[in-house]
Amino acid sequence: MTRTSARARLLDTATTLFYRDGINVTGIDRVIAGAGVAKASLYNNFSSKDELIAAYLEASLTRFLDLIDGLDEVADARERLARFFAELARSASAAGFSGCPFANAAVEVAPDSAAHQVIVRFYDHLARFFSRVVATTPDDPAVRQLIVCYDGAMSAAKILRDPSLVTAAAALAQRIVEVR
Amino acid sequence: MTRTSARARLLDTATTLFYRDGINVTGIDRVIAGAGVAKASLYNNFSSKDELIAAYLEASLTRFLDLIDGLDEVADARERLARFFAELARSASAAGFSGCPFANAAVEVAPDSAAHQVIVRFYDHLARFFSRVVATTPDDPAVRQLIVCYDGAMSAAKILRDPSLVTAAAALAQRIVEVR
DNA sequence: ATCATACTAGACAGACCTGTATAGTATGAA
DNA sequence: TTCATACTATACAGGTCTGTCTAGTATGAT
Repeated sequence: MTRTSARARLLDTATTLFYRDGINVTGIDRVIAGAGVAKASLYNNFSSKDELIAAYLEASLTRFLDLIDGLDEVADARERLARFFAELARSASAAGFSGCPFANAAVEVAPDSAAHQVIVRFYDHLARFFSRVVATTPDDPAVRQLIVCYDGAMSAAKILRDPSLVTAAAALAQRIVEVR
Repeated sequence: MTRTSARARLLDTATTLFYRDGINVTGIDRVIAGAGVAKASLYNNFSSKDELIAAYLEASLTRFLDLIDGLDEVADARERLARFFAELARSASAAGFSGCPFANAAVEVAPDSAAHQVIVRFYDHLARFFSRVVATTPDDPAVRQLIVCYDGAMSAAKILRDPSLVTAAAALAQRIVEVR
């Protein structure tokens, strides 16, 4: 009798370790030890480490989509953007913040891997969210600038361990939607 | 008689491979093979791989400082910023572009490593450069926003393989210095 | 009661990793 | 000529990596 499925615990541990320590320095053995699971259980649920990485990113993408789905309820565009960046600022201030899991993973995985396709899909959703906010097409310069704000905020806040970079980016993002 | 010193060739190869493929997936053996150098020569010049990584970042930092030293000659602030981002756009369009070497390395190296200290120093220089541009202190919100522009531009342009993100960021950066 | 399913435990192969050690070569200065 | 310096070449130790394999256990449905 397992409290939760081996697969769920593996994904949970992989999420913690891949995000916190990095993907390449986190060995399979540490994941299965953290999950309290046998190695065979990992390879019964995932065909390879690459697939586990892709599943980790897929789960992260699902959580992100849940966030923006909730935000799309908000009618006012500026308010929607403000709440989005407020959520980023909140997570950047939380213990264990380590930047954007997709941007981080992009440094570590091969450009042609399954994982990288999930990363690209994330940016596609991000662009579409921003394009709804500014009510234009995803290839509008304003959307690109908002992506720059997101990415820069997460990256810089992580490296310099300074959540105020997110609030600075939030103010910048507001300026993009205001002056249009 | 060596054409160039073993140390120089090692640093050169490490720069190419660490930047292009990533730090953790690039083994020592591939570096010495690329440099055409014996393993002992590596460990005569660098005490460990960590030190080679730090030296790689140090060399990258030196090149960056050369760039902004040249830009500081330019009197007009907007022109200086424009040239800075033009240079980023140029490199983002060049073959082999892979984002900011410091931001990339920050994902792969330990937060307490010698390499990470070089990364922090890079951001310090970046902040000081921007603070000279906008003629304020490095902790001014405008400086933070410019850092966000830099980081976001490099990260997003790399992941999405789209140099136009840099030009979008450049326009955004110009807006920061204009409206003050 | 039988039997598929999902799991645990752990040995193992084969590759790759960093770093050390040994032995020999070329150069250039004193 | 002697000798330090810098280098090449390569074997090796000890570890870690991913992934496979064998063997055994618990559960729950039929």
